[in-house]
Amino acid sequence: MFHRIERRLARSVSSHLKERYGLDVPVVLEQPRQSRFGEVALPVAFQLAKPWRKSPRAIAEELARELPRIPGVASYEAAGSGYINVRLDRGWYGRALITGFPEEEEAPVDAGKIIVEHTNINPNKAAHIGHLRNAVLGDTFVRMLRALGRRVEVQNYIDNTGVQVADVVAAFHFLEQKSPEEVAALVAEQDRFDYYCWDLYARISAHFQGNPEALRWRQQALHAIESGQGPLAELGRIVADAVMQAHLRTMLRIGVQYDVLPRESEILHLKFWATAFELLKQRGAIVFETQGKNAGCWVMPAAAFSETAGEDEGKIIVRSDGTVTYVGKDIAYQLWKFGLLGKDFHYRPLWRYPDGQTLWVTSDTPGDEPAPVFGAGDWVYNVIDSRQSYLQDVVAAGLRALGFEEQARRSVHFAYEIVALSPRTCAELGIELSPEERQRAYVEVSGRKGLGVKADDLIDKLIERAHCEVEARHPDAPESERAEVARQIAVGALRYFMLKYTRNAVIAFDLQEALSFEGETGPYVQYAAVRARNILRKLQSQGQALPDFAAQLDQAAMARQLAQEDFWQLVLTSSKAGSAIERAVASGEPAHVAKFAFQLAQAFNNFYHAYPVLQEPDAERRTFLLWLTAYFRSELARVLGILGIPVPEYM
RNA sequence: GCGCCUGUAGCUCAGUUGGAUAGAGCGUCUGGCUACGAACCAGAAGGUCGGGAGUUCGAAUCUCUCCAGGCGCGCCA
Repeated sequence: MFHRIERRLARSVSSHLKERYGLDVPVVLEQPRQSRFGEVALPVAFQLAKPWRKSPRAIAEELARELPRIPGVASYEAAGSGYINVRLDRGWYGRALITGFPEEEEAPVDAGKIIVEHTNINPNKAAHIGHLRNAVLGDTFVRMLRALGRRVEVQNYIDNTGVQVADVVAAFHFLEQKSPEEVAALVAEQDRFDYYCWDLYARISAHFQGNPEALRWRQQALHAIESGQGPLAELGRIVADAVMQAHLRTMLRIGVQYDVLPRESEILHLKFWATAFELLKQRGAIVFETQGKNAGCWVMPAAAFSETAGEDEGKIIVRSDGTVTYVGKDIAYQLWKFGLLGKDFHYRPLWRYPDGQTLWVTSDTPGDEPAPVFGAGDWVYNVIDSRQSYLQDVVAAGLRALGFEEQARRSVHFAYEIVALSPRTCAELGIELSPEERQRAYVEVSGRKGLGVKADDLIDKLIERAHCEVEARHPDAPESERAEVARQIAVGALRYFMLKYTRNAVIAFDLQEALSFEGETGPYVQYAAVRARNILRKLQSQGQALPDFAAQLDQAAMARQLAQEDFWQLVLTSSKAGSAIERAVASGEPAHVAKFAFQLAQAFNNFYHAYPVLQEPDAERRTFLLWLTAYFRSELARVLGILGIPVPEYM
């Protein structure tokens, strides 16, 4: 609500300056440092002071007198050395929150399709905390976009034919000497096959370290997987499929769903790369090197993606043995995402999510069920950690070199920093550190070393902790209910933890901190929502219905109640959810929504403590407080929904 | 060597496009529950915004420079 009146105000001031003075300056709106200065501050007088050769204060006073009155604004006043402070009409504003804000003809939001690709875990081992950050960031960004009415498609790329899968295949075949049938049996009987692979991957990585000659196993497995023939290829299918499904289950635990899973095997089989290769050659985006260190390779010249790189620092796209690098395949995939490849996958439904949504996976043969149109986006966001920014630059440069300037501009690397482990947590997990590592603030996780915190382990621990708390507080509640509440609290704790940091902060993961439910945490925010609901529930359990707010709270009543500063501040904060979401989308920073949710929860907890709503003797005030509680609750629930955090029945 | 990122309270981090007296959580200390259930609330202490120079009416924010740390720069992904 607040962002609407802000927009209206900005438009009004801007058109006034234009009509009265012929000025076309951007109007900046600020939040005054202190609430007693009003709700919005305009520093525009400072900008005009120099050209007008007048003091900012004098300009502010002049403008404050002149600015046209608009509904909802009570006053403009010059303040300080030249601010114009704007006060809202509290009664009008409160009433508008009940009856709805008079809509104006807004420019329709760009209806383009946005593709967000996230998660993207190699299907050869269990997911770890780093993957959780990726998925939570991506999923929350998607929820934010959808909340603003944007059309979004969520993709999760499955690299099911890559080196990492080949390594685990080689481990099953050569180290463990297991047949595809035996591994398939293992998948069926193992509770957590992805955990088994986690250890196996660490084992074979160590084996490669000590026995470099064993690396030919990897080559053998890779070739078999690419050709699709023989027991190694069969193993590859079994492993990748089983681990991928484990990942999907893990992500579903924390509320993350996808629309489609594009797989590398189809990129290969459907000759996506061959098509992209032709395109790149035709348009001269890559060149064949006949001499120098890259002789025999197809290379993208460095000038395409870097201003400072030297002549011979091009990026190899096709190796001298004719095989394509990962970046090459990524360019083909990116072209498909924009609908520029001239080819499409076939699709088949893989899952039906509990909410009814269908999850599709690519296929190399036409399926029976008609699939939605995938790909062909107008914007593409790739959620990938910031270490890969160089490669993402190369992918965008590939599009540019093909003449797709606009699509290159609309290829966004949604980068974030890694999740590392705090030394304390390493010690708790029994991870031995070298003396150098112990000196550092954090230690990087490593799949190859099997060093890290598995996603499901963390979720299990969070549920266990939450369950203890719930049991202690609600000993009489049915166990099935408590289990559900514990799960929801765990999701809240995890998702909030992953979102409270801005993207380019390295998270030094600390188990104790992540397991904390106090202070700036998900459960704190959930608790505020539960408290609000408890008030309303208590009312009903006393046999009273919720008042008809629209009938009982007119503008005058709102003005009377909102004259109390505490109430006004809580209403105002509650109404700023839209601003927070818009700001978060504009900056690509989901943390802004998380921080807002926390601040809002804090404001309510403060109010909750100071004003016993149900004990309020004055009838109008009691009705108002109930409305305030209901309004806060629905706004917080909406924001939590965008963060993917459920509101438990009780806590 | 080149490129990108980071440096804000004891610790972990916010800080909108440059705006009024730099914020939060944790930790420390002091208070507050037969309750709309304290996963909470109130209060206190704690800051040369890495150093220096510059631009500006105004700088944590922009520019330059120095210092410290992280990451990237594979015919790996």
